[in-house]
Amino acid sequence: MSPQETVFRLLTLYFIIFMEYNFSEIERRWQEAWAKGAVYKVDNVSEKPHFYVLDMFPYPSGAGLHVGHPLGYIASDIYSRYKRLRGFNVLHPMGFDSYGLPAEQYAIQTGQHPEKTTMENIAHYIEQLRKIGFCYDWNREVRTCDPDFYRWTQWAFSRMFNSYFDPKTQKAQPIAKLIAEWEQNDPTWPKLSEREQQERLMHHRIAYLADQKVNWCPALGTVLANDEVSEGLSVRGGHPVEQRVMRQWCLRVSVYAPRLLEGLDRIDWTESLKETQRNWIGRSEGAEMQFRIKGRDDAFTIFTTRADTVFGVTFMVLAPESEYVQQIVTPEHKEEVDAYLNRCKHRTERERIADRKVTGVFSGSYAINPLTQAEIPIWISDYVLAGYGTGAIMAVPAHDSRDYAFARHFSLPIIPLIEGADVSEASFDAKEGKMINSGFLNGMEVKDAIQAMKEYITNTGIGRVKVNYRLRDAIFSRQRYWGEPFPIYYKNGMPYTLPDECLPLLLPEVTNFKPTETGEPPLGNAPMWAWDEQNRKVVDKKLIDEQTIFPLELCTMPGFAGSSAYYLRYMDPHNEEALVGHEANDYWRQVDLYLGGSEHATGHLIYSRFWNKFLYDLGYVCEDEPFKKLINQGMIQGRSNFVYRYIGEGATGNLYISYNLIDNPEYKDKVQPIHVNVNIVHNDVLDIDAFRKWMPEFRNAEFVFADGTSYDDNPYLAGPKQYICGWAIEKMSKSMFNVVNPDDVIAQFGADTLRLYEMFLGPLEMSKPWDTNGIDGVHRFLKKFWNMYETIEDGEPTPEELKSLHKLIKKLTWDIENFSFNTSIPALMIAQNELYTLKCHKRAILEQLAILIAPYAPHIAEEAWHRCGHDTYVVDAEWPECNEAYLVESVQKYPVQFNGKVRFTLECPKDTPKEEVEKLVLAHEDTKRYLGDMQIRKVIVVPGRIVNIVMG
RNA sequence: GCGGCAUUGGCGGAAUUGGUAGACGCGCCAGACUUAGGAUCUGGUUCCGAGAGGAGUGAAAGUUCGAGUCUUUUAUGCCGCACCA
Repeated sequence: MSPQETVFRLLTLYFIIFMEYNFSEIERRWQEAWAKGAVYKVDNVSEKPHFYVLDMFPYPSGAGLHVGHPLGYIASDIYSRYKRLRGFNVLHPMGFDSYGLPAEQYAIQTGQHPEKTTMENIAHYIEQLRKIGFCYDWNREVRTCDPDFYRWTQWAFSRMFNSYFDPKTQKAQPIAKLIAEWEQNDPTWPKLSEREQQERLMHHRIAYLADQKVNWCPALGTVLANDEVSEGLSVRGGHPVEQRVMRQWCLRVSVYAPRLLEGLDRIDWTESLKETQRNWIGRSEGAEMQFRIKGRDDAFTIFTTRADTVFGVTFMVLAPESEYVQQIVTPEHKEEVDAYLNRCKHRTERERIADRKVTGVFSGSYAINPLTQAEIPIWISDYVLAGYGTGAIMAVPAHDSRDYAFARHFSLPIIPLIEGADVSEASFDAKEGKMINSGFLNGMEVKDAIQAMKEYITNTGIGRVKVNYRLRDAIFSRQRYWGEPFPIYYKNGMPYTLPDECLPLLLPEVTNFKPTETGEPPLGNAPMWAWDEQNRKVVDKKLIDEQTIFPLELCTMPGFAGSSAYYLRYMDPHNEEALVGHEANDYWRQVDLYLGGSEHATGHLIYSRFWNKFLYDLGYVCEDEPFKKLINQGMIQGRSNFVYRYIGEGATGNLYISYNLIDNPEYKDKVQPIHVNVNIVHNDVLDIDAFRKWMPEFRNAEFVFADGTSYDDNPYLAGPKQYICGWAIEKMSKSMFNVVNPDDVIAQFGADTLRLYEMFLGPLEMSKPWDTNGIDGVHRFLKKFWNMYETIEDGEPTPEELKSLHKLIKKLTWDIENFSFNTSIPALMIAQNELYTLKCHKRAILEQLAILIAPYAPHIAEEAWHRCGHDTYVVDAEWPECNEAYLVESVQKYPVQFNGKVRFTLECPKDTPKEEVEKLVLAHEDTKRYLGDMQIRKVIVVPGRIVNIVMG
């Protein structure tokens, strides 16, 4: 190479580097500029219409973000940026759900304070999020473990403690109102002692203490909520969970069941999510009835949805936990019953679910069927649940499969009540047919019979119509350290709230995060943990005298406490007077769009609706539903890669066979798949060098390559030597080596590519595997997009250029409004291709294009916008309007079908009348050919669409 | 068992109101440039068939001039709930 040539080459190289799409430089530069210019800061005062876009805030785990987390964040970011371009004042905040078990368990294992690890994890998360280029207003960040935040969690709890639910108005009210009412109208009230009064109030408070059968997890040393337990194991950690009765704080969520159900009709959530909540709330309409006990004065109450079947009741069943059991058991049966109860008590929920054998025991007592006056035996069995209905049922074996199984097992009578129902093999559970054996109901349809019976029992006073809900109160105590302390102290064993002005009650320092030796929760280890009522401050617990200094609550609040109202705090995060100021709340009102995973359907999303309705009742917030529209993003699964170790004859354990060869006879069933780190595999081709360096055991790995050879000394001379990996879709997890970190993707391709690619993968709501195989295509698109801005020319755009642009405007506008982000990326690619073909470098087109891509790829858009000569930020531009005039075609193409099969395309001028189109088609030279010797029956012309010739 | 969602090329997916199924991207094939290619560019790529043509959206039936789209039945997968009276 001559010196001249060398210089020329270097210059060319320099030019290429200079002009090349240098994403890391562009992204770093604009991220800094946005931060410096406070570009994403949002004001609560604005002339603009408001819009609130919220992501479910993450728990900052030690593992950092993986590529699945940002999926929803990117979608909401696109929407936020679009709304801002559309002239809205957009609230788009982010924060951290930073109390929780993992940090505490890590603390127990390592002695590191959970606060320290939590803060480090948050810092890592922020750094990762920052690199993706989200338009969050970080000024509004909240952290649930921050005293300035949990002050309001404690405040809300105090409000719940000091409120009751008024059944008449179906609203929460200050408990002072109830006390005032009793003072006026209830002569027994003033006679009660302070303690008795407190006990009575406890039955009405929204936040109350009660002995509860709880899910106790010995391994975690804490109580878990129902949704934190799955199949008898803790969701976090998989430890066994058992039933135990403990005194716990509870939230009276169940009283809100009707409103939680009704509210679903007024919010724009997916049907599946609403259905899940309806299911969870579990409304059933039925009747409550009294069954007298033979030989006694009292009766017990049952709940049934099949009032029509009373004539077929042949026995009664009580739940083992029912309070009636001890009252009705006869001396002869006591021993047997006690043995059964004992067995039930020791069976964990898990065993009960796993074992479906019919079990039960006869109590010795009989009840009287209120309609037939027949004597029916009362049994006890654990297939009846204490927590649902009244814990007692009337059994109708002919028409309920569980009752049927029970009756069969214990040889109890079965009376069919519906004409033609065959109950010799199974019960007839369907609610249809004509009634028989049912006295005055005979001949009626089931539906009418239910109605008639309801009227009958109401009129005769043996029962009443009743709606029942499955939803139970939430247990709100956790025997943990890393959570919000309750603003509660105990005077004579009764709880009292700390004055609001004394909040936050700070989480005390402890040196040991485990339960105390006496089995108290970890806060029992805190020396400074007593309340001085007179001086209104936390003092050493040695000073407790039960006169002025009292013990503080030792439990902390559960994970869902901090996440139940965080969306309100973002509206007004620095307000020191209120959770959210009225002015800020009146402006933002509610979350307009909430994005998150469907796994929160029955936990967080029920609790925060409850919490919000409670605050609404007391007038603290102006909307009774927190989240107007909600979209679930799908999960991102992992895509694992495998290498295949040869284990056949003469195996050294060091030879790996390319995936395409493993079914060959010589290797079939002689290879063992081994997970390989997906980060050293590109398009399913293994990076040999990286593999050998990955782990010591692969250092001397040898290969049979895709072409069947093993020679790899110099791949350049021998042609491409590729080792192809196999693959499988699995959960994204460290052990499968398929975790992809967004930082790595950003380092290799840039944040804009990551954002585009995550959207390009498929519809937002669907789960899909993270498959890096397609990412090159998206990155190539951005490179080509970048090249269009190499030179920028002035001049009038041509009609073709305008058509491309406006087609894109129309498409993207529709896509974003309909959350169809995956289809936007192809639209952008098509526009880029068209404009490239047209060699378009016109400013008028390119600057609009920069705005259009801005929500999706904000960094490249910002750079492009500035290249077009602007010195404002692209987020402050205006979203372009589609001008339909540019999209009008001068010719109309008609696909012409013969009996529904497309044969040719007819071109005719736009707006050719229907009759004219028909004439043109019939005159077309090909028509005769396709018609053959058949007759035309009918010609259908859909203007602007299609022509179909029906022949026969 | 109940409820919800899904099923389209080798792969991810598109088809927005019932109107040319397979857009766009990956991969693959061929070519150009190149010392080289995990770079770039051009063309091709649903299947069967040399071709004309035929088949085709998990399966079966139906409505319709016309169905991936609507209806019914059914299979498979995913998610949620579950002795809920």
